[in-house]
Amino acid sequence: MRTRKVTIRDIANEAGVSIALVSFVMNNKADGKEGYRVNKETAQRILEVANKLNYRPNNAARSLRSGRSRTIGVILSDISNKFFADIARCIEDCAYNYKYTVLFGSTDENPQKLRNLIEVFTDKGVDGLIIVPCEGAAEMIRSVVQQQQIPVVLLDREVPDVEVSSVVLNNRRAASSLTRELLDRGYRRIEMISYSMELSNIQEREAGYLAAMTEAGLEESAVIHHLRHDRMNRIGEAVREARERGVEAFLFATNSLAMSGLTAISRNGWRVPQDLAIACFDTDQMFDIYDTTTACVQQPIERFGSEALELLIKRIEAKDVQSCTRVVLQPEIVADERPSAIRPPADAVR
Amino acid sequence: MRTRKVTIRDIANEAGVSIALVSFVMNNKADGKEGYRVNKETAQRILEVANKLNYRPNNAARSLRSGRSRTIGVILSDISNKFFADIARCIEDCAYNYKYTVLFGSTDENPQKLRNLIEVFTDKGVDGLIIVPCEGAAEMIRSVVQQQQIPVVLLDREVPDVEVSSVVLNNRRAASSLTRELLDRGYRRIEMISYSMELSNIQEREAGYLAAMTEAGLEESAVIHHLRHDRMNRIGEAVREARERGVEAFLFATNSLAMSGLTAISRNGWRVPQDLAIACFDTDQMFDIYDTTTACVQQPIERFGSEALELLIKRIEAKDVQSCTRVVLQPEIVADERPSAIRPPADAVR
DNA sequence: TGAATTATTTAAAACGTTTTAGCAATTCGA
DNA sequence: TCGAATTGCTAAAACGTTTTAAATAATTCA
Repeated sequence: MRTRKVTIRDIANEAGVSIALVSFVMNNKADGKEGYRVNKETAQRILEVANKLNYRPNNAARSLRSGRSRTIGVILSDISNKFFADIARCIEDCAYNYKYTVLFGSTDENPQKLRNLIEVFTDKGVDGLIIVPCEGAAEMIRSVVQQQQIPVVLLDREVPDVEVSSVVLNNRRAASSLTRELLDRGYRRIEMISYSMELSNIQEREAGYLAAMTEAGLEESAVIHHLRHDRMNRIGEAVREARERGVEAFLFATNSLAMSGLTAISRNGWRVPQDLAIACFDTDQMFDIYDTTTACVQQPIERFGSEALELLIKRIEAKDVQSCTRVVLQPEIVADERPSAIRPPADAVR
Repeated sequence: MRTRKVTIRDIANEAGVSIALVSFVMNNKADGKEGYRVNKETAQRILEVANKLNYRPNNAARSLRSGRSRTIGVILSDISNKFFADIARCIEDCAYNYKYTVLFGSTDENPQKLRNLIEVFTDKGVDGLIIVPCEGAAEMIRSVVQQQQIPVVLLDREVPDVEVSSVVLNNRRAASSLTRELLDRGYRRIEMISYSMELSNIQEREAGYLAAMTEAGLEESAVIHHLRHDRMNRIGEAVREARERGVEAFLFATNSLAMSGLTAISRNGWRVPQDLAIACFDTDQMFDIYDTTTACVQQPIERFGSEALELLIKRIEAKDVQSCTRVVLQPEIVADERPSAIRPPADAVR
């Protein structure tokens, strides 16, 4: 026997007041700050009645009337990827503290999917969006920001020529530090394995690598392998070919490249770090177990999430249109030890 | 200059019809099946006008009036855990095809968080819930199902004495197959590393292990290590102690246990499979690279997601209260090869 | 004391849909 | 040819809030 939902009208009747008063009290607007005033005792009584009846406000009605949903949309590359999953988790937790709920979506680096997600989420009436832009996203982002006027924060990557806030790693510095770390250990023939993509983070990482190599006077031996970004990329061949040319160390532009690269290395019977050194972005429990990496960048994942969320909420709740903020997070280089021991294992039973 | 949102009233005016007609057409109810009839040409005209004005329905108004939100809630242990992230991803994709959007939440196996999430999601007006129940969830699930009358599908684990649909692995069979796989290879001293938890999946896995050992006449040498489920669990000690007693193989009850176990094994300088054999649940790219597992269970992750979602939607959209369905997925044992090669790498740039 | 303030409270109008009930006009069946 | 059925459409009532504008009650001021 499903009982009809309790509404503010029920509370108003029970407490002998008008629904407006109930609304004021429910929204903590009874303090007089916004021009509304409610008698202390009345407010108390209303709260008690609401509690007694176990009142739960109707969100649909609320957003219909107010135009705000207390929901934000988060568009990532792929929620099943560890890096993004960690960020998603962090955003989820932060949002909870601000009483916002979050919708997640994955683009698979496909601009068409991004377009869909933006549409679905704005149709759902999100108050703002956190977006990891894929290639070809610039135009859409511009349209959302300028025409639809929806607050947006970019994450992990940026797009040129759009006035929008963002939270990114100092990718250039991270890559050059990693390269220097390898150079400091005496490796000279260092090659980078990267994707052929124009994403800002990739571009910056390549630039950082080149800068460090140049600084060391090794620009002519710098090599960047640009792999296609799909599951057909021939990373195995790239690794083998480079090794046969006598490469001493690899710098992997992303974590997934490092994983596949390590697989390729292992299948060829080469050992790390005895035969080859590697440096990469993000840590993984795998690296921990076998002590394979020479150096890696530890990205401040929690800050990616919390900064982006706070930037967004500040923007949503600000009355005046404020200027954009660009948050650049500093990389932490972890070398010569078991990196992922720093991050405790997750809580889930798996 | 933000332009006011286009409503069905605008369309009605422009097309010279009533808003009701627009509504019928927009909901594809114009086919007469439900008693509504609209002239073909009129319908066409309405669609054209809607298109011209770039009409987007207002979800808040829609759910307020209809009581349905086309949103479902998915409550997992931890979205940043690979297994759940994969499932989340699959649910996201399936839901999109049904034009539903999904809210995700993580419990961290904490019943209080589960309670919060159920509250937040039902307040948001979800049409149904997919839940991975943690310990102590039974009472809450019962209340949601029976009192709030919200469609629920349980995932990965079940709870006793509640009439509710579920999608689970045949955990008992999976565990016994894994154990038999080890027995077939001649290992006798096989011990299981598990959590001290009353979750149905864990219980079943333990039962499967015991059954296989008993069947082989080895019940007296069967040992189950029950670790505390937190980051202070002393898996390193358990592994070392067992090894010193001459254990030949470990069966890990979960993937995270296998990862930590392998770390412990590696730190002690033992090699797999030369010194020790291991079998576990779920694969991981890590296992792939170093060829460490002797056997593992490949869970049909896509089916977990898709079956759960379809069950839920069927339930949501059925007018009549139908009986509960229990879907038991069959495990696939992967042995003697590189298991994760089966799953292609993800698409995200990482 | 009466006017001016200030403190409470309320009626009613949105917000944008869905859906019920029913009205005309047309077609049908005999 | 006349009632009955069918077709095409509409007016209006929800749905549960927020918020405006204004009414009423209590207090202060001079």
